[in-house]
This record gives sequence, structure tokens and C-alpha cells, in this order.
Amino acid sequence: MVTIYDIAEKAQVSAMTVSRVINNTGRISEKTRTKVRRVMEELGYVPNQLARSLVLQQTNLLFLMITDITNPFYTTLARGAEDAAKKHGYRLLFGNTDENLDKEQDYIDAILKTRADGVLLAPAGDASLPHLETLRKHGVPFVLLDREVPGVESDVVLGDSKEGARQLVKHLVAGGHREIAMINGSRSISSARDRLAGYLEALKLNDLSFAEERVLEMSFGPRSDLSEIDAWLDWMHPLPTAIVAGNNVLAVEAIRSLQARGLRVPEDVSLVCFDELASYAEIDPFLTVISQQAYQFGYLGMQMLLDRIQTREEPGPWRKVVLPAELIVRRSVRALNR
Amino acid sequence: MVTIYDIAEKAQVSAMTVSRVINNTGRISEKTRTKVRRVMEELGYVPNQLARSLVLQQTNLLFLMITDITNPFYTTLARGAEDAAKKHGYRLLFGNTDENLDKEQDYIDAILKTRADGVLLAPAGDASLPHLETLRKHGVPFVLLDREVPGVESDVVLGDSKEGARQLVKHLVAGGHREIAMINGSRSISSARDRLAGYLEALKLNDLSFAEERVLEMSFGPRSDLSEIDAWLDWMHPLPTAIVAGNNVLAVEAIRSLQARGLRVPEDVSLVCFDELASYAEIDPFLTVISQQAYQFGYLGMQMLLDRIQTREEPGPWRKVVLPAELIVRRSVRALNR
DNA sequence: CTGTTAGCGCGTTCAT
DNA sequence: ATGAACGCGCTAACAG
Repeated sequence: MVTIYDIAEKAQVSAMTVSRVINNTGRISEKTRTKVRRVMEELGYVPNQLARSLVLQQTNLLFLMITDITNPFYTTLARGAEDAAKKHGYRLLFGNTDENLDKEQDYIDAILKTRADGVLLAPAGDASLPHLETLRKHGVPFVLLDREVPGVESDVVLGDSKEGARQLVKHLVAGGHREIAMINGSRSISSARDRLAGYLEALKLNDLSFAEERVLEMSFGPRSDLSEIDAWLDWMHPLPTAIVAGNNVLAVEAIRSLQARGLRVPEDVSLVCFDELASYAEIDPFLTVISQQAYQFGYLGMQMLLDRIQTREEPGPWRKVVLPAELIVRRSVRALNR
Repeated sequence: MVTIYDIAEKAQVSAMTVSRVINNTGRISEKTRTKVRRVMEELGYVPNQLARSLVLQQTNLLFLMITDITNPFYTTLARGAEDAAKKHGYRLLFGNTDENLDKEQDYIDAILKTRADGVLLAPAGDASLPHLETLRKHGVPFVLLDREVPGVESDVVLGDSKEGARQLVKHLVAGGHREIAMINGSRSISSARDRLAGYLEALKLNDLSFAEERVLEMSFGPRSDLSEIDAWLDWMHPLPTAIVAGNNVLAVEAIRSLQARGLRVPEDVSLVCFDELASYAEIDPFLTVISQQAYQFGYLGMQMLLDRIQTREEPGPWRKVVLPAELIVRRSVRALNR
């Protein structure tokens, strides 16, 4: 491996001079600068980031933890985060937790060991609390995405989940629906909780009664196993005329389960959900959704993280950004005759 | 920051003993071992991976470079790579090049600086040659995914693109189609080249003439700009009865462009392509496709990379794995009356 | 403008 | 079974 000492020797200068040329620090005569540059070129020198980071106590490395790498919401978010990080000269490490606390724990350990300069993460859920406390304790700045964690003060970028759910229900009610069910992520995830709250509130607002059995809570993540939804649909009597899905993945699963029993959307059951379905939406925009600004989640979150890192000495107050939710009406809701 | 020296002091031993406890090397009395462990716990010690890597000359870090993070083919591939890496205790860094050579160059630089132990990559194209030569020159093992690069000898995991294209055309011909067009990735990408070759070969095999204008070459990546496809569709007279799309993204773009001019698939134009469309395929399996084992691309590729790293001293011959392509017939091809 | 010294946190080697 | 000295590659601080 070529080191600055190899360069120094061949260029007849000290290692320090080489270091200065590399980092453009201090004053160097144009002559030695070009000489050093030429030798570096000749030897194919590449700075050792490990050594730099060790002495500088800064790695220039950021970490993005998401809960589902196959979900277009998160890949779009990742693009935003990546763009913002690159813009400021930071490298970005991705991790995928599948909403699994053990995987999250593994990544937290890796982050600590790697000495990443900061973390951007969608926490697995409220139970991520100890993980965040670990980060805080070790002085690693972090910004939460899409989900808050009770007991943790931090910067956070959220979507307006409650309002989104309200709009979804309102839209269904306007279509004449009164028996509205919800399939949602776990209550231990703040966004799922907010969506449930918005749903309940909107029911009340419209004088609709709430039935416990009408709400199914499961994981936001992708599974191939539809049995939970199947059992739920079997159990409900009568079937609701409409379903609100807590996210895009659940919407797809719901449609599959409905299809399996010969029910079509929207002819037999109407369906609305949070987040777009990527390519599906482009070919055949079909689902009525609450569209969230996925790219902005990542971009703004990253900016807040970088800001936090740069103002480490004089930290400002925690910031909470709530991105608006937009209802996009398409064809997955049938207007009932009244 | 807590170091082994802090531990050593508090536990009344030498730093070396602490190091031995951490790495389970050498012989340590059970008593001091537990004492050291307890102090580590108390102080919340986390090993500094930077320092370890610097002295060990090994980072335990691998890098995966893909060309489109929003393409389900690549995210599924990423899952496979991640699983295989984690299984062997390696951390995995992701990078997204958008088939852009400059971005690829940036990542190559980052990899060299970071001293990653190996790289798994879908190269942007034939022009990635110098990048790969750089990796080779610096002794960084790499495995190519989905695409070969002429002039580079290496391990590689490919799909059977030529055979896939043949099957696609054959299927169309069986449906009575004789005017078959192709929208494909750039000829500077080996998989696109192979798909084109398979297409041409199948035409010949079926006594169909080839018309230059029937092939459109563009980027495999996602764009919002449909003008290229629009111009192509405008130009062709008559319109083909069927189109082969070189990948899933192009298929979606083609459908959008067709829809924009009031043409429906498959009523007006039939369409087939490479790779699945993620959630779309689950709700409403519509497109007839060549399905590739995306997960296996990543999983096998990673295994080959790890194997290469571990047998560094006595390298075996380059291995080329070709994963079979499977035709999945659905509803996007209309059978023509003859 | 350039060089010397010291140290970032850890593991290898050789003692003890 | 444990410790001291040294070096991994680099840069901050100081000296000249």
C-alpha cells in the first residue's frame, strides 16, 4: 500500500508536506506542490480514510436506517437522503431493519463501532427507545424519520398521519360509506397510532360507530403470509364496504386477500391507503391514496442531521417538521347509492 | 470516548489484557476476564472499528453498487447480498449510480479510500472498464452482477439474457405476431446487447425481417421524460403489433407512452419484458415477463465475493454463473387471428 | 514555506 | 497468564 511516506521519500520532502498538499492546508510553494502531485499520480496514491478518521475523530460517514428496502416510499426517501448527503460531501451507509428490533440493534452496534458521524432513521417502533438512548449516550446525533418515539427528544420529520387518515375516511363517507374498516401497522409505531387516531376521530365526526373488530393491526412490512388478513375478513360480519390501509404494502396485501375470495376493488369493497405503489401507480393509477413527499422526508431529514452535526457546539432546540399529506382521488372507491 | 486504556486502568490490568478479552485471544484467567468485562459494561465501551481496521489491514466492509435503487430487481438483489454478507459477519455499504459513470467513479474513489474489503457491482456499462481496472490495480476483489465488461476477467453472475429474449419473441410469434419491435437499454451494456442479440436471432429463426427503426435504444434507468419513446412511436409505420421491453422500467415507460396516445395493452399493442414489477405483479399479474432470480443474483454474487476474499492467497479460476430465465405468461399478449 | 514530534485506538511481537 | 514497546497511516501543534 502506498502511504504518504512513500510519496514523501520519492518527492524528497517530508510526510507533512505531502499531507498539506493533499488537504490544501498551509502554504506550499507551487513547485513542491506540483512535484508532490506528480509523484502521487505516478504511485497511484489513495488516501487512507481510516487513518484520517482516526486522527480527525470524524468519519464523514452517515447512516440511514430504513424499515423496508423494497417499499418505494423508503427507496424514494433514500434517494433524497443520498442526494443531500452527497451534496455536503458525506458518504451514506444504508441499513434495512425489516422493523425487526434485533436487526436494528445490530445496526446500532455497527454504527457505534464504525464511528459514524450521524444517523438518520425510521425506528422500528416505540421499543426502539433504548437504541436511541444508546446513540444519545454516545453522542451520536440522529434524526427520526416518519415515526416518533415517546420518551425521546430529537429532531424529527413526520407526515401528517392523523390528518391523512381523516381525509381518507372523509372521502369514503362522502362516497356514502358507513361501514369502514382499517388495516393498520402496529400500535407501537407512532405513525400507525396517528393514523388510527385520525380514523377514529373521523368516525366520530361523522356519527359513525366504532367496532373493535373492524380494526386489524399487523406489521407494516412485507409478508407472503395472508392468513391474518384472511382470518380477519372471515371474522367480520358483515364485511365493511370500505377499508383504509395504513400503508401501501398493507393495501396490496388486502387486495390480494380480497381477490382470493372473489371480491373486487372497488366493485365489492372500496380501498384507500397511505403512500403510492411505485410503478403500479404510473401504469394504471388506480388506488386512491394519501400521497406523502417521500423524497422530502429523506432530503429534509438529512439537512437537519447535517445542520445538527455542524452546530454541535451550540445546539439549537429540537425541530419537528410535519410534511403535509395530499389526498389523490382515483378509482378504488365506489360511490354507494343512498 | 472510552478506550481500552480507560478499561485497563479501572480494571487494574494492561491494555493488552483488555484487547485479549475483547478478541478472545490468548489465555486469560477467568477472574480477570470477568473483571474486565464488568468494567467494559460499566463504562459503556465500544471498540473503535477504525483503529482495529487500521492495524488489521481489513475493514470487514463490503460495498454493493447498483444502478437503480428504485428498481425492484435491484432492491431484491440487494436483500440477497445483504443476507449473505450479514451471515458471514460482514457489513455492507450500498451505493446507487443511476448508470452514471461519474457517480460510479465517485463511489470507486470512496471504496478505495475506505479500504473496503471487496465490491459487488452492476457496472454502468462497458465504459466502466477503467473503474474496474482501478479496483484490480489496487487489489480490491470484485464480482460483477447482471453485466459483463469486455476486457475484464472476473467472477460474474449473469442472467440468461439471450435465451430470455428468444423466449419472449418465440412467445409473441406463437401468438401470431410478426411485427415485433424492441425497446432496449444501451448497446454499451452487455445484458442489453445480449437481449438484442436474442431478439435478432429469434427473428431470423422465424423468418421475420429485421427493420432498424424497430429497435429503440435508451437508458435502462427511470426517467420522467417520455419524449424519446413518443418520437419513436411516431416514427414507426406501421406500428408493430408487439413490443419487447429490455427491462421492467422500459416496459412501464412504454405502456405510459402508448396510453398517452390512446393505445391499450394488449388490445392494441402486445407487450412483454424482462423482470417483474414488484407490487404491481402481486395485485394484478398482468405483464408477460421473463422473471429473473433477483435475490439469487445478490446472494450468489456475495458468496462468490466472500469466497474470493477468503482464498486470496490461492485464487481459483474466474467463475461465471448464468442464472436461468423463466417465461411467465400472463395477459399482456393478444393472440392475433391469422 | 517546510520539517519534527507526538498521538489518534488498537493488535502483534516478544518478553516476563 | 500478563505486560512493554512498536507500528498501522495520518494530521495538529509547534519549531524553524
